Amino acid sequence: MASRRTTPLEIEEIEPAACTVDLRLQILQQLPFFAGLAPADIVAINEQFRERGYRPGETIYHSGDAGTHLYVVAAGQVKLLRHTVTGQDVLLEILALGEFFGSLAPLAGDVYPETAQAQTAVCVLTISSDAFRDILRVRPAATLAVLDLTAARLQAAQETVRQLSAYPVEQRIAFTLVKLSDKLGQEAEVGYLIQMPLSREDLAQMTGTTMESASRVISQFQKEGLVRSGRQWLAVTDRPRLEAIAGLRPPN
Amino acid sequence: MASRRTTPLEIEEIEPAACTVDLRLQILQQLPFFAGLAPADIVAINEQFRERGYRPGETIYHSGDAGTHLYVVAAGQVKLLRHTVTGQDVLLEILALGEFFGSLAPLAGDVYPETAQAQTAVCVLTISSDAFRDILRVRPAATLAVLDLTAARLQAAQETVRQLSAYPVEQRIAFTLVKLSDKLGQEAEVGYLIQMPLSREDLAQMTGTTMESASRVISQFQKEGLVRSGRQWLAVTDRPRLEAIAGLRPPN
DNA sequence: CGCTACGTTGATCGCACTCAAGTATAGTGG
DNA sequence: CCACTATACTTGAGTGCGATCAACGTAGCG
Repeated sequence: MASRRTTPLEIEEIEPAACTVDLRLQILQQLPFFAGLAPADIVAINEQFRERGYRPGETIYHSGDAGTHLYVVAAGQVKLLRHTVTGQDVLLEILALGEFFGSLAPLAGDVYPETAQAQTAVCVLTISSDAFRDILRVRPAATLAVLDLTAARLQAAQETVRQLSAYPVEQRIAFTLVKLSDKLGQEAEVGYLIQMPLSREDLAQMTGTTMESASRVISQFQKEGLVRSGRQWLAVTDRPRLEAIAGLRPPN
Repeated sequence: MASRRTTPLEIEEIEPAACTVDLRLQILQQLPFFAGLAPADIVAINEQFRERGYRPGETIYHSGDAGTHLYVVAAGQVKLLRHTVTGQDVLLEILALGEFFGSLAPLAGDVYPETAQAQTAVCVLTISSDAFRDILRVRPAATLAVLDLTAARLQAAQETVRQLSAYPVEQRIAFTLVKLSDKLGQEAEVGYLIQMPLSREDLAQMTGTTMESASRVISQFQKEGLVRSGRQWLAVTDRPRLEAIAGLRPPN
């Protein structure tokens, strides 16, 4: 009676074609920081990038590796993690199409402070940090755009600091779910589905708690009809109330 | 037998002369992002800045105010705070000479997400965000320098996220003390003194804990000879062991 | 169809928060 | 110069949120 697959996620197959040269051009010119550049300019920049594919769970670079390259997500999702001495991981960000990560800094001897790992099948475009800086040096508008994106991420990180400092687990998870559904959500039969494999462990690492606590909170949310969830997936079904718990709107 | 004042801090008087035009020029040309500019350029930029003084505890801008200006610390220290619905404040950063804060973004309708407050007597240089962006737009090297500073602050914020997610209060306080002594420490009779009024409350707000817990940890550290401390001041006396507790070196 | 990884739920424990009372410091005014 | 007061700090007792430890379900793949 039940179908073989119950996951509502659309699982993308790894298509080697996803990183063709043609598609690279299209992606690059749609990047927030290269928008508005002349087509010839884009072509020249494109030649400096190389593409690479990763399978789900594969490590793109590891915390402590020499930080020599900058990456742009061309397909799939990438997660950035910091490790702790106790083996616990902290999930800092999940990056989707068009977002960059890696090293901007040219300082020799610098290392990546975080690990980048493919959350799904992933295709990235990569360039050496030096080459990227050379591109920016003669394109002030692009540099300003990168600055704006970095400043926005700083704000987001500081918001996370506030939440970890002051709010209980339930509220932090509600907040994270709202933000994830903004970024990756799409209408589906089960509700507003977060289009990404998302485990209780992932959620725990994003909110500074344990898998067990995350599971209890999600179970509670589900009982109250705020979300629907299964193995590695979650859909928001009552966003207003979730926002209220997250502190994003008055409880009403 | 005891002297009238026991505070080892050098308390700076508010000198209105601290923000004279001459000194402004000197400060501006030493800024990381204006370093290397021609003197005439600096003079032109200087004219776009206005100076302002604040008394200790005074608010420079409040979270939620329209974010129209960028600020540079010319004297004293400024703290950036986020508030919570429960009245608890979270201290994100303490800024010293030459560091910037406020709004880089030009987006109309944007507001400051944090409050900026004078920790000591403070002098700041201020410029409209638009004017600052105009300066950057024609000086790519300066824009890159601002980007590097912002990226470094993002890394620091993400490190704080990791600590709040995974480490106990004692370790977070030890880490914060090490970083503060790096930034503001100077040799003194009592040890390596953090040259800034620093209350237990400040420390608690920096590390996501309560005043009482911070007090207990500092008392413990003092008993073990790691620090010396009094009302609103603290000096590091055993940095290696403090670093070990902070997780910055093997326990040995 | 069985194996593996993910998820759930229960019981217990402990770190840090809360509430509370008391002490010490450093300005202030007499 | 010293009592007075405000504010910072300390310390104790009790509590609770969330971590830990443990056992058991269950989905999905090979």
